[in-house]
Amino acid sequence: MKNDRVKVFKALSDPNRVRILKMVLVRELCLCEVRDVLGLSNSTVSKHLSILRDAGLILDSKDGKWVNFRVHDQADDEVVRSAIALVRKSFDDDAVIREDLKRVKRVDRAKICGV
Amino acid sequence: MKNDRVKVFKALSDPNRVRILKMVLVRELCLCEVRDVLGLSNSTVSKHLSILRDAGLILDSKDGKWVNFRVHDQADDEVVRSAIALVRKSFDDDAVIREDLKRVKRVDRAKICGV
DNA sequence: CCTACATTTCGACAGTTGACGAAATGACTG
DNA sequence: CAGTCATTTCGTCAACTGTCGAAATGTAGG
Repeated sequence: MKNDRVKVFKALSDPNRVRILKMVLVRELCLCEVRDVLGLSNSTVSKHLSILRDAGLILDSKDGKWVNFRVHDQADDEVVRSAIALVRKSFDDDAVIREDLKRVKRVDRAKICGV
Repeated sequence: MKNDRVKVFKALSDPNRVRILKMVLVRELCLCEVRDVLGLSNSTVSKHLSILRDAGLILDSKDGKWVNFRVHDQADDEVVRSAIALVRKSFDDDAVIREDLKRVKRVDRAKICGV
């Protein structure tokens, strides 16, 4: 069995990446906003985002100097769609996730980027 | 977010463990039978089984000198149940998985154990 | 084209993982 | 209780992972 077949599980096997996926399930976010909520370095967040993108779980699109990341809602892959559905309905009982989602609602890229 | 919350994804992030889960979805198996199909060492298979057990995906029960491993169908945890459902309906298009499942049907512990 | 700023890539480093064989454990059987 | 055989645990090793800061890339606006 190819390693690629479990890419989605690999992507979700890090707590910070599940946090990111939960966040982009609320709304589109740029790297800065994710970095602000997670409290990790730029490069680390960028890496996590690229792993999630590679697994097919999120999409990105450029908007000027920003890159917006959003959940890949219409994925072809059955495993990807089921995994997103699974994450969507789970983890809301987690204190860290709840705090993240609260902060996502308040966070404003104009204020927190460039810090 | 606690690392434990992603234990299920970690467990499924290795192809050999997905193979094992697919196999025990067919029927209860002992370590020998799994080892025979996967072609890995005893200790490696034992480790994989314990990771799957730790994640709540499989159960084991002693039967004489054998330990039987089976899927944990009535798990309390929502993530575990969804993940099992996901794996159950996926990966059947994979050549390695198909070969594994064929071998599981034929394998006989009386013949292959103690080799 | 120079500057500012968002993002990605690079190089380094500690910690984790998957693999093995060997030794230990546990359970039936003579 | 000694031997056999299924399984687990232990020690080791190479490969992979998550993290960082620094350097590189890309884009908008003066």
